[in-house]
Formats: sequence, C-alpha cells, structure tokens
Amino acid sequence: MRSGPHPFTLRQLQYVIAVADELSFRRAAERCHVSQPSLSAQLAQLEELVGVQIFERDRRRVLVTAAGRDIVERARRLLVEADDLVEAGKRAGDPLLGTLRIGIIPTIAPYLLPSVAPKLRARFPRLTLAWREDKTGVLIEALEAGELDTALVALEAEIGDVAREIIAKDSFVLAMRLEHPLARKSSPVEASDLRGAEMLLLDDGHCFRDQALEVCSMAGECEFRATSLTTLVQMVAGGAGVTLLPALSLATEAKRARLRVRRMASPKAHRTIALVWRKRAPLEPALRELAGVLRETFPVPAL
Amino acid sequence: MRSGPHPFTLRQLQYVIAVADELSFRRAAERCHVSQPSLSAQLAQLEELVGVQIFERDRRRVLVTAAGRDIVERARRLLVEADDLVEAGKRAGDPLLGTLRIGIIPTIAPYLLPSVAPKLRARFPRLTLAWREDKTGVLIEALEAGELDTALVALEAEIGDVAREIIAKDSFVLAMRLEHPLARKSSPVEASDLRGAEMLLLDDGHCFRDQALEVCSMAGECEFRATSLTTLVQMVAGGAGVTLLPALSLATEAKRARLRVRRMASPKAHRTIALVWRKRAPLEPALRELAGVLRETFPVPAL
DNA sequence: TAAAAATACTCCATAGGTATTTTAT
DNA sequence: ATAAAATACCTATGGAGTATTTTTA
Repeated sequence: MRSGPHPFTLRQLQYVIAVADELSFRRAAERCHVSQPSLSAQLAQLEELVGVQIFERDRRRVLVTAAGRDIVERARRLLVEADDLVEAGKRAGDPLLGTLRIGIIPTIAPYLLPSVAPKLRARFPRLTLAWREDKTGVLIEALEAGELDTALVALEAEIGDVAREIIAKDSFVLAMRLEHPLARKSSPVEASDLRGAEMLLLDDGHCFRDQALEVCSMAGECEFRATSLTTLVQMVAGGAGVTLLPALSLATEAKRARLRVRRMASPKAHRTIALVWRKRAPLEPALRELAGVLRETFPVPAL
Repeated sequence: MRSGPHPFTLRQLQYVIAVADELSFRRAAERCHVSQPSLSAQLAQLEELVGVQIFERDRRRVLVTAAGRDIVERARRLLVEADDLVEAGKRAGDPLLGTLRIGIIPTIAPYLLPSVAPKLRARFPRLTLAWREDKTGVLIEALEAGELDTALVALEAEIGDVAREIIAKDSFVLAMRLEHPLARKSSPVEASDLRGAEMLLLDDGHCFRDQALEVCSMAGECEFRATSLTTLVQMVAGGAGVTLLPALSLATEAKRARLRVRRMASPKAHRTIALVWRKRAPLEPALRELAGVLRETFPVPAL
C-alpha cells in the first residue's frame, strides 16, 4: 500500500491525452486552456515519474513513443473511469434521471425507433435519450471513450469486452422480386441456391454486410455497395438481384417495395440484438431496466 | 469531452479508501499522514462534487452509505490502475526486471515450487519472485487490489474476470491403502464406486475441495477437514478412508505414504492450472513469457 | 463529558502565468 | 528566419496545517 500522496494527477493525464491527440504541445495547451510551458512542465514531471519518454519531441513535430502508446491508452481509460465515478455518484439517487447517450446501428435504428422510442419516453419520462446512429465499430469506440453510455448492436459483430443484455433474435430472410426463380421455391433457401444469383450487399463496416457474406458463404466479390437497407431494397425491386434482409426491417422495407421474401436454411442466418455498455458503467441498473423494456416492446417481425 | 481541469484528485480517492477501511476520519487521516481537518475538507469537496454522501457520520462512528459503496469500489479500482500506469512506464524498458509478486494455491505450491523455482531463477536472473501462498479467493482479491501481480490457480474455481494463460492439465486420482477394496479394481473408478467409502477432504475455501466434491457427486456431508494434502494423505495411510489427489502431488505424497492410486472415470476429474493476472496488467509481456517457461518446466506427473 | 468530526484561519507548495532562450529546419 | 518546445522566474490558488467549536452518545 502506498502511504504518501499520489505521485501524479489526473490533470497530467489530460495533458498526455491532449498531446497524443493534437501531436503538438502548443495546440494541446490551447485545448486544455493552459499555457504551453505549464503543460510542458507537467508532462516533464510525469515522464520523470514513470521513468520513460512518452513523447518524442522531434524536429518540428511530436510523436508518441512505443512506451508512450501504452501510457496514453491507460490514461484514456483512467479518465473515462474517473468520469464514471462522478457519474455514478450523481446517478446514485435516481439512475433514470438525466440524459442517456445511446448508440444504435443503421440496420436497426429506422425499424426499431419509431415504435420503441415513444414507449421508452412513456416508461422513463424523466430520462432523455440522445440517440446516435453509426456503424458498430464507431459506436464501440465511442462507448470505450466515454462518449456513449450504451449501444444497441448485433452480438455477432466484433464488440470487445463489454457488458451486455440480449434484446432479441432477428432472423435473416432473402428478398427478391416476385418474378425471381427463387421466389417459387417452397423450402428454405440454402447457400448453394445462391450460386449465380446477383447478391446485393451493404457497404463495408456494416456488421450486417459481414454476416450476410458469411451466411451466403461468399468471399465478398460482389461489387455494388449500398449505404442503407432502403437503397438495397430499391435495387432489388428494380431487378438488380437479390439481397438478405433482417426480419426486423421487413414490415418497413419488403412490404413497401412489394418484394417476395424466403427464409434461409442456415442456422447462422440471424443476428442477436443486444444492449451493450462498458463494464461497470455507472448506469448499469438503469440500462438493465431499459433492456427489459426494449425486450418487451421489440416488434415481433411478421415473417 | 471535458475542457477544464479534472474535478477531483487521486488524493481524494486515497482518503475515501482510507476512511472506508478505517471507518474513522481521525485514523484515516493518520494513515494518510495528514491532519484530520485536511482529510475532512477533501472528502467534503468530493462529496459536494459527486452530489452524494459517501460516508454517514453517525453518532460516534462512520458508515459507508449505499451510494458510497459504489464510489469506494470505483476509487479502489482507479488507484490500482493509476499504480499500473506508473508501473507500465517503469517496466517499459525491461519487464523482466525487478520484483514480481506471485500468488499460488496450497495444492500446487509444495509440488511445483521445488522443481520450478530454481529454473525460473536461472531463466530470469534479474527478476525477483515474491511468492505468496493462499487460497484462491484470497489471491484473487489481492490481485484485484494490486497487492499481487499474478497468481497460479485452477481455472475451475471462481476467479472472476482476469486474463489467463494455461500452464497444464492436472488429473485427479483416488488414493487409498493397499488393503482397501477399491485398490483391487482394475477399471477407472466411477463416482458410484465411492458409495459407502469414507471420503476425506480439504478444508473449506480450497478450490480442490470443491472440485473433489463435484467429481465424487457428493454434497459435502463428510465431517473431517484437513488443512493440507499432506494431512489428508496421512489420514488415508492411517486407514481413515480414501481421498482424491491431484496427480501433481503424487510424486511427493502418495509415494511417501506408500498409497495405492486409481484413475477416475469422470471427465471432470482434473483441474486446469493457469497463470492469471489483472486485465491490462503492466507486466503482461513478462507474464506471458513466465507462463511459457512454467508450461515447459511443469513436472509431468507419473501416473 | 469526552471523543470525533466540522469550522475558522493561516501558510506555503506547486500548478500556472509571462518573458525569454534554445533548437532544428 | 521561423516555429515550436524548453527554461527562468514570478504569482496565486488551494491543499494542508493549528486552534477551536460543534455534535451526540
């Protein structure tokens, strides 16, 4: 156990992060609203303490050293946890009060929010939900950086070491025009049935694209890349090929475009939608309650 | 992103922990080598910041409030990570330098250390190993509290969310006197063969006791409790019954007491010995190397 | 009343500011 | 020559000290 005062300050860590982000002492100092010498002095002190150069002051620019990268990472985590500590106190009275910053992926948001958001507002009237729609990778990064409190994603994607609560299983179906040969097939569609079919997919970075590729046993040689399921469906309706859709989207997408849908045979043809958050997030009790309501109000897809 | 200086200090967290441990402002102040008013002031400031009472200053004593318990937990974790950050810097040059505090459970230590410790000393001459022998629960707590850098435990026990590297699989065998009826059995021993046999076990808290109970499908109704495998073996040799032993201990224990051993049929009759550490421990590179050497030099039990 | 925490104030250590020098292109 | 970080030195905030009061069992 340590006995004296703690040898460094959270302020120093803020400086470390600012310099790592800006790669300039002067700009980092501006960002922290302190003078450049003050920041320099604090960093020198921290480097002295840890016994290693964190930054390489090179000709005309600043670089993070190998050892520094580790320190910077730790500093970021530490500050997120420090903020969490304050947040935990503030929320101790009523966690269902204030603002909850919640991420959601684009292949869920438009199909879930219209029905669920009003219900959440009714159920948690004193909680303001700030939604942010982005791809899984971006959301998880924001979560770890403390910019988001929670996110709705698919567990099949790469989401790292987070706490989670499962909301629903969402099956995938193949969507095609009524005239398409596969539309007449009565049994579920096998990956082999897709040989030769023009498969349309989402853009890189969408977890649903990766899952679709896996379900169809494809390597990703398809060339067209849509930025939303709606675009994808319009392409299919226009006769450009077939596509995979999550059942969640059917009520909105397939019905609207008058497409035919068929179940997939593969047991992998589904995603598990879950609410995830940083381990030990201060809002965990509130998040579990939120997850419960999401699970209850999740729209059952009409297959 | 925060812009101003960080609203609290690590020092304040140290005070929080000291008070939580001592349940007295005066004693906490002594422990921190500050005056009681200084400590009071800092705590008042922190409580003001988080907007919640952390401690209940009751008549004649101090209590941690419900909200406070969470804050205290977070404070402890934060300080461990802060220490890790400094340590990470210091070890950046050569992680295999200095002192490594390593925990080990009592059912491994006496059988592994005599052969392995000298090899580790030879392999890592500049690394001092400080061994601490205790039950799994105690070691894991010490690990999380930053009092240990790593520990050798069985994965089958409750070890929480730690990083790990597997060292070896260690089978369990049944040990008995030569005169015991089971000593004549040629096939592996089933749990059902143990009906009526007097099974001797270790004390509560030893993970090996819990595993033995599970392997033998027993509820723990046995009354004698040994504090070490050696005691257990002496009891068996004295005719008090039979016991389960890890193969690792055979070379020392069964041979010495001239006992007969028989394999167990259950696939559960083994433990997985692993080196574990806090996630993101600064010594991770060193620990992985250490694990490699442990794996290579692990004594192969002669069954 | 006694033991412990809170309050009142004083002080000084140190984070931070300004001015300047050094360094590297 | 110039742009950026380091150095020198001064200032002032706030953490820590001592003395004292308040609280409650």
